[in-house]
Amino acid sequence: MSTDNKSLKRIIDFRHEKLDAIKNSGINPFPYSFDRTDYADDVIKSYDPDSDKKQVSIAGRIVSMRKMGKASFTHLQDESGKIQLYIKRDDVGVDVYNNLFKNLDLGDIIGVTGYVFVTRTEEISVHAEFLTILSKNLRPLPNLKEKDGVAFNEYGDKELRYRHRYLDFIANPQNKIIFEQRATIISAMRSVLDSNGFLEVETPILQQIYGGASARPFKTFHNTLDESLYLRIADELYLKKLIIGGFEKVYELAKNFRNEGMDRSHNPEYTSLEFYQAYVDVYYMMDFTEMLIKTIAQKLNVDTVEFNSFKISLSKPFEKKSMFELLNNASGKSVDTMDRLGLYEYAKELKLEIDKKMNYGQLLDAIFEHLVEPTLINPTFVYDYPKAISPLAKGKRDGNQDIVERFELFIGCTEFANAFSELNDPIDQRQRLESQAKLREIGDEEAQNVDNDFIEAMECGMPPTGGVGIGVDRIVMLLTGQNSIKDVILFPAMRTEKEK
RNA sequence: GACCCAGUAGCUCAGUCGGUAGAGCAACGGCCUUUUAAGCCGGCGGUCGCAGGUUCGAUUCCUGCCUGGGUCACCA
Repeated sequence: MSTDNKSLKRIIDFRHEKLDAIKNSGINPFPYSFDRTDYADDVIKSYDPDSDKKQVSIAGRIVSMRKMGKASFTHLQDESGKIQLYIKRDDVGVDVYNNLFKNLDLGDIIGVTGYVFVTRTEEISVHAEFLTILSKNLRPLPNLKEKDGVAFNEYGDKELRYRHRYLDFIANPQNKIIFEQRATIISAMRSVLDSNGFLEVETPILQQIYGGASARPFKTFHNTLDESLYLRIADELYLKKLIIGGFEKVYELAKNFRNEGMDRSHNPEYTSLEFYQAYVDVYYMMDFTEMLIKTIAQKLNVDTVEFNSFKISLSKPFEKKSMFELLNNASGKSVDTMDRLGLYEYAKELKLEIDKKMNYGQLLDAIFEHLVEPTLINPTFVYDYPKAISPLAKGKRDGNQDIVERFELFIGCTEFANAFSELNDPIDQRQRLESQAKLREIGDEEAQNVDNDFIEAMECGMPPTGGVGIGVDRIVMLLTGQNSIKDVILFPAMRTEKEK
């Protein structure tokens, strides 16, 4: 009963034999460095027919091989791109050609020194004069055959690409661009915040009481403390403690962890940007958020994006609409005058999945999601949210008991940001969290906890504050035109692969 | 969590209206000193995702499960 893959095992065996052959000829197949001075792409771009035979030294992975007995062509791939090598026995030496080159495989990493020339078929190439191995490949790579940048056997299986991301980047180097852009986006976020006087901070990921959002957590255990800890679902409460402590502008690029469903816009660990500023309100933050997103888009030279099959302009002014204005328009009814029972009846009329326990805010939210969200294609700040679903936001300044100062930013029918005029009245805050706790008691697993530490901090005096949370992965999706969060996360969460 | 689709060689795929499978690439041997999806010749490589059921016989039909993708629900 053998579960060996004979074909694969045989290929690997041959590679080991070649590795041994290289070692036996006195060459270290895994040396320590190589004096690389040139990149493939630069060599091609800077080629000058008048200064033929320019000396270059390049290093990279062998991605194609055409052996013709005593001379061969291969393509070398480095970070910048690909370049063809011409390796002639009489020029690299009979020993190197027979003992080293003949034992090289697709996927090996080599270093080459030689001169630039143009082949008969007019491809700028490097004529090798010195060849060395830098690392041996022992496992076959995906099929890398391509012509004019188009793969013939595309390595496109998503499961394989995500599980073996390195193979994805070797076979589909263009996919690296998304992650270069991701880095640019995050760097631009930092740059905007830093230059506006925000301090970047780091707050605990392991927390005794999780809070700051409505979500189910991951639970873990600390042996020495002998207590259960949670992986944070948000960093909000800690950042507010810093505002209380006198840091007036803070931000954190935080990995959050939520024990919920996974789909094309949710990964169990994801990156959020939260920033808080003392003495401003949610409306100030609205303008700041718009500026932040537009600045990032400009940095990427993105003006119009295609997202969720919508074409969206990011340079025009973002719209600002109140939730009720949108609801009344979409429904043709006066949703703003409905009470809880009225909303309940209307939700039933719309055939929404609701249950009798839902409060005013939850019903309003359900109706909003159904009627309005699908219409929010152009960037739109939606403000005036129900208090019942916003336990950390300050009540509206006009005295309306059911509404808080909060906005969410929607682009392409997807939520990108969530912000409040932060609640800074500790008495009100305790009541709000206590009513959340009651929801937990009747089975709402996502309702928030009473965090006495947080309330105690607020009792020491918290300035009026504006706070914003932005889904970084989603921003990357938007700006790079990706429709799956897995395509903007290097190593997305996957179920453990069964033993084969 | 619900529904739909997919899983065949290392990779990309075909195929079998039920009689245990083919191709290209890769890999292996041979020829080839400007090729480029190099070419030519030769020989390999698979318990057809897993487990049951029906059947004389299952990779194919049925059921369950696993993994992934997609849609929906919840959330960011």
